[in-house]
Amino acid sequence: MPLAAEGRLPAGVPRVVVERLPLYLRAVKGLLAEGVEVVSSQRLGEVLQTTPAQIRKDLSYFGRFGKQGRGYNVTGLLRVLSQILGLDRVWNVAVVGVGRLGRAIISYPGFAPEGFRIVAAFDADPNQVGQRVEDLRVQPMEELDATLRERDVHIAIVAVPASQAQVVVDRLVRAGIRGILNYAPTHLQVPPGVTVRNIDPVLSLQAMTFYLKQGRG
Amino acid sequence: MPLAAEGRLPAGVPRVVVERLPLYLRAVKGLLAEGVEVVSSQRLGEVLQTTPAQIRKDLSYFGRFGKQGRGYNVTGLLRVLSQILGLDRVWNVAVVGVGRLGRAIISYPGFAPEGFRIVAAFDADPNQVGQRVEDLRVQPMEELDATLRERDVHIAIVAVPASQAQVVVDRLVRAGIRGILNYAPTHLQVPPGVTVRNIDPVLSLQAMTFYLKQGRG
DNA sequence: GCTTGTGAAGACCTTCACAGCA
DNA sequence: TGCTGTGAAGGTCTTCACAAGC
Repeated sequence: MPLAAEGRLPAGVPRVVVERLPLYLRAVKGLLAEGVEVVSSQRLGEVLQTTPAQIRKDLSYFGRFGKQGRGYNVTGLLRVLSQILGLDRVWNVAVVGVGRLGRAIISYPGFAPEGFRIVAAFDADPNQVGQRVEDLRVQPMEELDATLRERDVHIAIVAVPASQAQVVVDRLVRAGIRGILNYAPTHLQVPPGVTVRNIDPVLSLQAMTFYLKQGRG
Repeated sequence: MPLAAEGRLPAGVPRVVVERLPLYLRAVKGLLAEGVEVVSSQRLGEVLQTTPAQIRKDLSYFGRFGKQGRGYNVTGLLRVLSQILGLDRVWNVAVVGVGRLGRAIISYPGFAPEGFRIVAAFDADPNQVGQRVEDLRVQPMEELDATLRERDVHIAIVAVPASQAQVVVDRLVRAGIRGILNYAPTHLQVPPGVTVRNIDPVLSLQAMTFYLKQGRG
């Protein structure tokens, strides 16, 4: 299996393809855990409920990782996908807002095994500052810039009320944050070069009810 | 403003359009709160950072809600969007899994104001059963079918470990659930007619790092 | 035999640009 | 004049189908 195109930035990769790569990675990890050593696009497609052609096409944007007549080496594919996604390293993450939601995020055990390490927590509320959440001390917003620099943080998780989200994000962007996972139910504006992803269960439910409504009368 | 096509099921509505309608609804609610009475697709596009043409096209799948030369009546658009999405009613929701995540979901104050009412909580763990979370009693899985029927529940939120998610979902589907909001980091299989939406912050972060990685070396 | 990688075809979605109307 | 609603054009993404290779 050839190496993934090192350092190359494949400009023409469709957004949707990038969205699917983490799903492929998760599936491949699962297969590896089952002891599977080689997987065809056919089989991967069954696991992921998608078409073999789509998987092959998606992977072909980055290189040629399979062997005709056999399929893909699971370990190799795992390594390649990690590398493409930039997951062959640890990413330090800061959480802003340590209310109920922020605390649940900090306590969520799913981040660390995937290489996302929460290394700082901030809150504007003086009553929260100084408290401990897991093994983090809640810091005041004044310490944001210095701490993000010191701890090499490039990703922030925003868990503040919607009304405060934009000012917090402006602050994070000025501090050099380049990726934001936004839990506040509001649309954020960021300059080019900063990536935002939103997590909003209400929006998900609202799109769902459209289809539920069709079902009956 | 004409009424939204009542009862009609617009078969040819693109998925992406349905995904955007909740965003439009949220923006329109915001405008209403600001006292805005009429809004053009131009202005809505600025608020949402999208094009006026896209908004007009999206809405045109469902009817003609605007007035030439003026724009859209905010109150009317709010009502129409609610109706299209099936949000002109209350939806009862059950939560399965009352670990840290499930409890955070039950305590999240964002659902009720949007018409999603959590009316039941279940857990397979006997130690959890009988406990109170907010004003709900945690029930054993044995009571699932009867309770969902009694309380007219059609949507479930799944907050169990990945390893148990599929069996829980099979159970929910058999009990007649038609919409599932899945927080477990795993791909779920459901029969046609059942809608699944996934909330997985790790997948979001993993797609994000692809772009962050491009930024520097 | 089986499976990849990929141009070409087709489906889907977005944007354009303007007729029609307030 | 200003803005909607919409066919048509343009762009993006998915699927097809097959040559190439194990």
